[in-house]
Formats: sequence, structure tokens, C-alpha cells
Amino acid sequence: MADRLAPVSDAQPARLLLIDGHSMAYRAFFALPVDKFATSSGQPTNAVFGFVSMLANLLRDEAPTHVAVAFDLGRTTFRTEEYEAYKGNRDATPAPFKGQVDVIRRVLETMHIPVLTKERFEADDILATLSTRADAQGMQVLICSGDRDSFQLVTEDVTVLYPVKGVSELARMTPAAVEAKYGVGPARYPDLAALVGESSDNLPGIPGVGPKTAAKWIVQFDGLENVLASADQVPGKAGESLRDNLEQVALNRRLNALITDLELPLGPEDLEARAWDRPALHAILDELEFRTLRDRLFAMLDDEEQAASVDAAAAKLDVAQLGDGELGEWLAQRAGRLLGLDVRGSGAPAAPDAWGIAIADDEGQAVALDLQQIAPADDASLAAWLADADAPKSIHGAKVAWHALAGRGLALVGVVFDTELAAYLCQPDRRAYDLADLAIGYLRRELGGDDGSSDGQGALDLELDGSDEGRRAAVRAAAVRDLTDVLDGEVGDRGLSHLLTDLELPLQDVLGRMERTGIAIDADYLSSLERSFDATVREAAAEAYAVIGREVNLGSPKQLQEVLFDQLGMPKTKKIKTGYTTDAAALTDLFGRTQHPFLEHLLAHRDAIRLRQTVEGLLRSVAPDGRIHTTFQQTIAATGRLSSADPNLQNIPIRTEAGRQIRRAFVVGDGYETLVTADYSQIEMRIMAHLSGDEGLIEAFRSGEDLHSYVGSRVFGVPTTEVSAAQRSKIKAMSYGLAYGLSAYGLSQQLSIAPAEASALMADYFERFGGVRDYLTSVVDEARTTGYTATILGRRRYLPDLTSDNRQRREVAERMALNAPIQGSAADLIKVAMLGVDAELTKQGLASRLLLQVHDELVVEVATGERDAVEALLRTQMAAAGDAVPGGPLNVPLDVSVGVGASWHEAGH
DNA sequence: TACGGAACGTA
DNA sequence: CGTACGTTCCGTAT
Repeated sequence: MADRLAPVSDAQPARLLLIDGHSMAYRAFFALPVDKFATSSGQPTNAVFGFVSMLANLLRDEAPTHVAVAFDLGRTTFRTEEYEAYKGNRDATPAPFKGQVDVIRRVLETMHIPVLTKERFEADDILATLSTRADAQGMQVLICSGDRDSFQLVTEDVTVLYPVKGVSELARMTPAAVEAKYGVGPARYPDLAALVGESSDNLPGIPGVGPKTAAKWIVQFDGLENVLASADQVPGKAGESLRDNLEQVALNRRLNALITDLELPLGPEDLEARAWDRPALHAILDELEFRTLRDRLFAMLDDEEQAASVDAAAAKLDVAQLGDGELGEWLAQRAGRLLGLDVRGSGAPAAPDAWGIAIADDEGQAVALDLQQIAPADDASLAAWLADADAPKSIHGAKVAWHALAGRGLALVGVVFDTELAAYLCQPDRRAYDLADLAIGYLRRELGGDDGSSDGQGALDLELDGSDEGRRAAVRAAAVRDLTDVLDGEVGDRGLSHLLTDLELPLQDVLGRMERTGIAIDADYLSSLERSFDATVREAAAEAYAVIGREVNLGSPKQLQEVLFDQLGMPKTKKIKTGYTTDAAALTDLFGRTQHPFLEHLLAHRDAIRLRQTVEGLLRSVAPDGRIHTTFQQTIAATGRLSSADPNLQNIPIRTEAGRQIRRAFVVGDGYETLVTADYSQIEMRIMAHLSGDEGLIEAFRSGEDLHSYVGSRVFGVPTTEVSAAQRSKIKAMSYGLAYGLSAYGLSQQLSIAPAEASALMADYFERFGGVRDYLTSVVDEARTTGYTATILGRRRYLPDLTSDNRQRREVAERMALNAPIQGSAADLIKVAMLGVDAELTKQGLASRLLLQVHDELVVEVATGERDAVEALLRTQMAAAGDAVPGGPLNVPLDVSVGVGASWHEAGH
């Protein structure tokens, strides 16, 4: 069999991967839903994604040394010249597929994978030629093609990878596999195909002859030639059919023979895999918005390449090896220049620590310091520089760094730019703002190392060699410095500089202090609450078990469905992915209909277990200082709101009496007099009034009357005093629903009224408050045109789905567009207010301090004797936030209500 | 062990 | 068939 020389013993044979580009792209196109794969601008990318994904898998799994992709050129080939109907049954190329082949070719270009085409020939002919020559040269060949004609090329050293499901699952067609599947070997596969026909090529076979008969004949007569020559000896109906179609079979065989001696510009030896043009590849994958795929691709590079590329990216970075005491001079040489900073450590507000720091300038010079063994002189220089307001710094996530440094007694002042905040303002819908990701996206630079957990906190691996870790930190600091210039431009282009510099950056400092301060907890009381809720949980569970005669996990929706719908045979609730919902609304509805006691106990159990869980979580979060230190996240909510985590103090119960018990545990701390809460009343409706300019709504607020009664009186045409409670609550639901894009149907559901009644209510509402309707439609229209919504301070939210062809996606985006300016403007205002309150506390020399923000509410801990002053400044500053709006003050007043008490519950209202 | 879904707390 | 979040638990996939 082996009639050629075996490869030299040690050397691995070359492995050539050949891909039929068009056929695989086409397969990918139909395997992946086009509506799921598109860029934010609507460019379909499903074929590109499938193709590149398949390519990535092949490169990883097969590790080819040589690669090429062949494409067809147009539809006319020597085959269509011989037989006009060849492939004539193909549907027109779908519009979303057009253009994707060109994109694939661009990707291949950046990967330096040769693309071959040949006038009048098909991609398969090119592959056949290359494969045959490579086989003769002793290479191992893999052919990836969705065209079965390629099976004829299979040998001991040539394997066809044929897609069986999408493009992710490829069958390895070896000689044995072909034989097993078709009953003939690869060389005779085209004989079989000629008899059976190939519908995808529009080549008809012999009627009544399938692969079994065809294989039988080929084996019996030893090849197609002999079958045709002996056609008259073939018995039966099939034989007759054969004799009627001799010409077609011969034609089929001529057409399905692949050409193996084309003249090509490149031979197998010229196809050696080369290094990718990484920046260009990054750029195009970026353009395609392929984030995970990019990670997969680049994760394939072996360590050596990885290291080399990181070195290349950081080649220009010079990490100074300073002797003890030389830091001061290094910093002095750069006095007044903006430097990038990277702090390694833990930024947890309750337990901060920093152990490493790196500083980089804009000329590729950096230093890295181990804070655990820093020389005293350098420590002093560093502390002075960090605390110097005139030493401008840029950091990625300054609040975390600020906490960490504080853990080592270091202040941090003079932060004039934050790359994380800047990226958030530019792309508020991103899930995360890892420095490494931003570096790739904005700088086309791979930072390497840090394995993704590089969010600036806790990412330091102590086991690593110190100098190596120092270099990583320096690379990050340099990336921050370089990103600063790029993002500063991006922020400026979007008109967000004011928001960054005058709002988010200074707010970060306020938030840091709020987190560090924390809020005092009465832990003994909280523990007694826990016991009480726990008792309720046990009782409710026991009673529920008694009713159904067995114990189930009441926290498992799956088991509950069994009990409710199978065991107890209750009517089915609303369908969800995993069956039927068991949420509180559905259970309450079921109880109303069945009066079944199990439901009562189940609901009581739900409530109690929830409360117990909340209490337990809070208890776990109490720090040694007896306070809870939440983290306010400033780059999470796409609308501009803050969020609170570890623990979340923005969702502490308030609606039920049992829930409010929990708020009694949040108390004034030692040495302080009381807590004060101040909240905006109906801030979102006020913003709606301002933004819409609706005279009626504006007048409602100026009149000082109860909003919902006022609006109700206009809608129902009765005096304000005669608006019934039911009318008022309908209006209230309606008003709030408007800001969320509520539909008439949704309103009817919420109010348990007929959809027609809800529609009529909405019509009446808009009749009286037409400015609101006009505003809501215009806000969506404008966002569709510009691509984004904007708040009163210019904060943007980009909503590309507003132009989606997919109705579902489009309507979701429309509701986001309605809500974002309102929710976001409210967020802007309270942020302005927080800065004002904080500044005023300082200015008046007060010791009272901000503790919490809950979207429209501030909680302040008041020092002895400062109560009146604090209350006054809260009212003033929160109301004054409306004056900071560009283009003058809001055209409605901002009402603030204030409460005072020793606990959050008492201070609430 | 990691992840998505369901449920539910807040504004 | 109403926006924005975070946390917990369950069940399944890994």
C-alpha cells in the first residue's frame, strides 16, 4: 500500500486543512438563526459566526500545519456549460447571506489563510487538486466540505469532514466510513452517485434505484463502466430503468468527477499556517461584535505565542528598576503630568487592603511597587503624591482603589479621570468593564496574564513571582494611561465630559465615604427577628405538609407543580418555560378560586422564609464595627441609577408590616443623634411633566394638590375632592405605567378590569394630557433617529434594537426608550443632590453624614445638635438639583419630604 | 462546581 | 403584553 517513502521518523507529517468556503458558510447560515446573530446595526452575521466558529474548532482540534479555503466564483462553470441544468434547482441566494462571504474572506485575510478561486471551476475542484498533490507529497489532508462529491478524494491519508448537524458536528469520512455508509469505497462513490443522482446538483438518478441497488450493481459488475456495458444483463424493473437512463448516468459521472490537475497559483507547500494579523483580526471581530468567539480564538494560541504577543504589546513599556528612595525623583520628573495608576489589593469597604501599585506615564515609562516591602522614603513619596490634588491621576475604578489604599493608610486625591466610569458613560449597556476587555476594544492591545478576573480587586496572585506581578501591574497602569486619551475623546465626542467630570467622578468620592461609613445595625434585635420568622416558617411548613399528607420542598417550583396540579388537581396557571408558574400572584388567584388551605400555608411560608432569608443575609453582612457596609455600584444600571450590593440595601422590605420590622434594625450609630430620610415625591412624574411640557401636568404639580386626585379629576371630569379612591388608584397605576411603556392590556391586567375599559381610560387620559402622549411618541422617534435616548444631563442610552426587524426586540427597545430618559433623569437629579448635600455638610462644618441612597431617597446619620441644619440643607439641596438642569430650572418644583427617627423605620414616612 | 430559571424584594 | 436592579434557591449540566 505505502508505495512512497514514509516520513522521516521523528518529523510529524504536515497536516493540510482544506475548506470549501461557500458550502460551509451556507451550511452555517441555515444552522444558525439569523435574527439571533446580527450586529447592533442589524448586519446579519450568522454565517460568519458559524464559519469562524467551525474554523476555530478545527484549528484547535486538528492543529493543521497548512490551511487553505477555496470559494466558488459565480454560477457558471465548465459543468453548467456542458449541462445547463447543473445546480439549476438552487434557490436564489437569501439576501441576509449576501455579503457574509465577503466578510468571511476579510476574516481569513487577517488570519493569513490563503483563499483560492478559479474561473469556470468550483471550489471542490480546487480542493481536489490540492488534496491530490498534497497526498502525493506525503501530507495528511483534511477536507471540510458539505459536498458529497468530495468523498471520491478520500484515501488512507485524506479524510473528508462532512457536516452532519449544522457546522459544529462533522463526520470523519475515512475510506472505512465511506464503505460502511454506502457499501462502496471512496473511488467508486461517484459511480454510485451517478446512478442514484444528486438532488443538490440537480442531477437526476435512475428512478427506482437507490443507494442499495446501486452499490449492489457496482460491486457485482466491478465498477460503473461495467454496469453500463452490461446494462442489458440487469434484470427486473430496475434494469429496465437503467437502460432508459444510460445517457443521464454517463453525464452524471462526467459531471461529478472532480478535477485534480488544475493550474493553481499556490501548491500545498505554499499553504503553511502563518501568524495572524492580530490587530486587524481584533478590529474585524469587534466590528462583528463577536466577543466570546474572539476569546475562543485567542485562547487557542499556545502559551509561547501568548507570551510573545503580550511582550510585543508591552514592548514599549519600560518598567523602571528603582533603588530604594528613588521613587520621589521618578515622580518629580513627571510633576503635573497625568499618570495612569493600577492598585492591586482588596477594595471591600469593610476590609480594605492594598499590596501593590504601579504608575505609568504616557511615554511608556512605569514603576511598580510592592507596598508590603516598600522603603520608608518611597512610602513617604508615594503617600505625598497620592494625596496631592495637583498630581493628576487616572484610574480604572477609583473607588475600589481608594478603599484599598485606605486599608494601608494611603489617601487618594487628584483623580481626574476614571476609565471605568468613562467606558460606562459611553457604553452603559455593557455588562462589565474589565480593563483587559477595554484595552482590546479601544487600544487593540492584549494585556495578557490576569485570566479575566482583572477587575482591579483581589486579582493579585500572591504565589506569582513578585517582579512578574509588578510587570503585570505596570502593563495595566500603562493601559489605563493610554485608554485615558482614547476614552477622553470618546466621552467628549458624545458630549459626556460634563457628566463625567462634574458628576460621576466627584460622586465616586461621596459613595466611597458612604460605603466606608456603613449603617449601624441592632444585631440583637435582628437576631430576635430571625427567630420569630423562623418559627413562622416552621409552623407554616408543618401545616402545609399536614394538608397534603406529605413533606415536599416548598421552595421547589417543580415539586410545587406536582402537588398543585397533579396531586390536588388545581386549574393550571400561566405557562412558563418549566411548566406552570407558582408565583405569589398565581397562588393568590388560585386561592381565591379554590379556597384550598394548602395555598394559604404555602403563601405564609413563602413570606416568612423570604423575611428570614433577608434577615439572615443582613446578619451575615454586619462588619466587626457593628455596621453594614454596602457597595454602591456606579457602572451597572444602563439608565444611570446606582445599584447596591453585598448586601443590597436598596431592596429592604417596606410594603408589609412584617417587612417593615426589618427596617427597625437599621439604627443611628453611637455618638450620633438620629437618622433622617429625605425623599423626592413623585419624581418620575415630575420629570415627565418637565420633559413633556404638558401644561396640565405641570399645573398639577404647581397647584400643590394631590397629583393623582388632580389628574383623576381632569380625566373623570369631577372636582378634585370627589375623585373616589378607586378612581385615584386607577390613575396612579396609569401614570406610573406610562413611564414604563405600559400597554392597555397590561393596565387591564393590573387593575383587573376589561381591556376595553383600560383602553378607554388611556384614551381619556391622553385626551386631557396630550402633551404626555406627544412626548412619549417623540422620545421613541428621536431615539430611533439618533440611536440613543438622553437624560436632562445628557446621559445617553444607545438602543440599536429600535430599528430591529424583530417585533419583540423592537418593542422591548421602545419601552426602554420611554423609560430611560425618565428613570435616568431622576438618577441624574439625585446624584446632583448628593453632591450638593455632601458639599453643604462640609461647608457648614457638620459632622452628619450621608449613609444610603435608594433611588429617590437619601438616608443621613445626624450628629448631635445638627438635626435642624441637616433637615434644612437636605430640603434645599435636593430641591436645588432641579436648578442645575441645562437650560434653566425644571418647570415643576421638586418636592422633598423628610422624616426623622432613631431607626430607618421611624425615620421613614 | 457552574449556570440559568424562577421567584421576589426595592424604586 | 411595564422599566431598572440583586439575591437566593433549585435543578441540571459540567
